[in-house]
Amino acid sequence: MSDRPLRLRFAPSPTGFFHVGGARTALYNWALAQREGGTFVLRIEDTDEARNRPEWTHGIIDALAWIGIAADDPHFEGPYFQSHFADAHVAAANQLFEAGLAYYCDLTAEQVQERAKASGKPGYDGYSRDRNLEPGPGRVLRFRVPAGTTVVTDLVRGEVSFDNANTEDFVLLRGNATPMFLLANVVDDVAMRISHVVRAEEHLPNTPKQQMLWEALGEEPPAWAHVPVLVNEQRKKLSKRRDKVAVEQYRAEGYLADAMVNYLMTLGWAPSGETEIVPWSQIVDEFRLEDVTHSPAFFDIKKLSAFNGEYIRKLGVERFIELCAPYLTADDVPWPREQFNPSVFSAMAELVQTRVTRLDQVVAMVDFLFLTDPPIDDDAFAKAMSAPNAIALLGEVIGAYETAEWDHDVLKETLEAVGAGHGLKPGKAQAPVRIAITGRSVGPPLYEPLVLLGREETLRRLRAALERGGGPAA
RNA sequence: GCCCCCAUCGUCUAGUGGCCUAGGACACCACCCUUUCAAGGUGGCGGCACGGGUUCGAAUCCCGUUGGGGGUGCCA
Repeated sequence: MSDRPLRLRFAPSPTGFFHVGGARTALYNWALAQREGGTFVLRIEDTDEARNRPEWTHGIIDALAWIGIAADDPHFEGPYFQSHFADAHVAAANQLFEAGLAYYCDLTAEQVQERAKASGKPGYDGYSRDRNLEPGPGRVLRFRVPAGTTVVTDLVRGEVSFDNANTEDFVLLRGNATPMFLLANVVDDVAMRISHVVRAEEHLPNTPKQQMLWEALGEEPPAWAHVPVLVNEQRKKLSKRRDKVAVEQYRAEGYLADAMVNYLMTLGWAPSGETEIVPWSQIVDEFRLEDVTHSPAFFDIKKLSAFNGEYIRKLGVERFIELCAPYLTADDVPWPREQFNPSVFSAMAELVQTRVTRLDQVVAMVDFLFLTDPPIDDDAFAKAMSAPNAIALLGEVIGAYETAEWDHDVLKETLEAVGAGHGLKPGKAQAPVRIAITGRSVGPPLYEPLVLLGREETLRRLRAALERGGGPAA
């Protein structure tokens, strides 16, 4: 730790989407920067030219903004691009070479491997340490790892010591003279006066190397903090291949940013008090690296959804309607787009709100209101219609609804009275009507939709169901 | 193989030697409420990996075992 001004950095490499693990790391950095009046530096590590596209950077900035890390916030600095500092990386490498702290080696990667295999010791064996090679094409610059022990002081893990004998003379500059990650990362952190490096645990094994680099460059190393990785159900690090890790995807499915942020923060840490659902302001007040757990955390979509459901329910109904709009007017809605009626949805919104845990679920919740003939779940239909008296009941309901006052309570009482006539409780009585109207056996409450659909449409669907169920044409 | 990290209910966690008969949340189960489904309410199930120490006292400290994870690139 040092007395330097608090400067944290988040340094993702652009890969086309924003990883939830990266989001959590960014949030940890952000919470600290906000409370301590520090600076959050965004640096895009785009040195791997093979995978690097400008639009991916926009994706990262956009995703960060979504979780509340806004580029126009005074605590935010950047983005910087690592590729722009290549000269500085090479200059630092030269400095190390001139000082005798690094040396060139002409062994190819294959040769290094062969030697390792032959000797039985893994890694590079220091073959060119004392050969005094000059720079040249194909020659890599390697760091001369000193003897001794490197002790990394980590804010979440305490002191971790590494025997330098286990650290090979790692590569600083490739054979084509371009800088490697370890070097570039340190040189940039030095240049940007980074005081705290808060990143995922997978970087812990790199840390002794980077700390040696800081020292070789004549700098006091930053405070380190390695937070546990996020894992899947198999307890493996979340991977792009097997797991759903893209923040953008969760966003598209209708997870609320606040819910995502809150949930992410509870992975490896917990706010005080009996509830985990807390506002960001409380998180900022309470979050401390020293309190971060030491073991990996399972990213549980079920729990995320529970958080999301809670956040959705807390929304004012107007806000809920607003947030649902994109899903209801998307290109892939199941109904003919011109049949969508916003005021009908608004009338239903409150009933829908307690029944979804993701915004994209609202579509299936109200589709029957905008579909001329909602698809009917065959099994559910068969089951509802095979109940004793179901057909008779449907016929009677049709008769009653032909003249009944078109009012929620009247509709309810009428249907229940017909049901009672057949010895059916309200729950049973509404089943055939529900399937006739919505095509499903479950859904939002029944009578509000009936009112919205109107007498004519309600009767049309009821008659169609009666016919389909084999009853007399009514 | 080697290096490093880690270990409390199924999961995320609270716990920093006595407030622990181990608390909360998600999930699950039951009941209540109820026009289905939710939501809400009440209750329940369920854990300190194991073995040794240290101590009057250990989930908390130490050692070992076992089990997990991460790293081991001229990737980042």
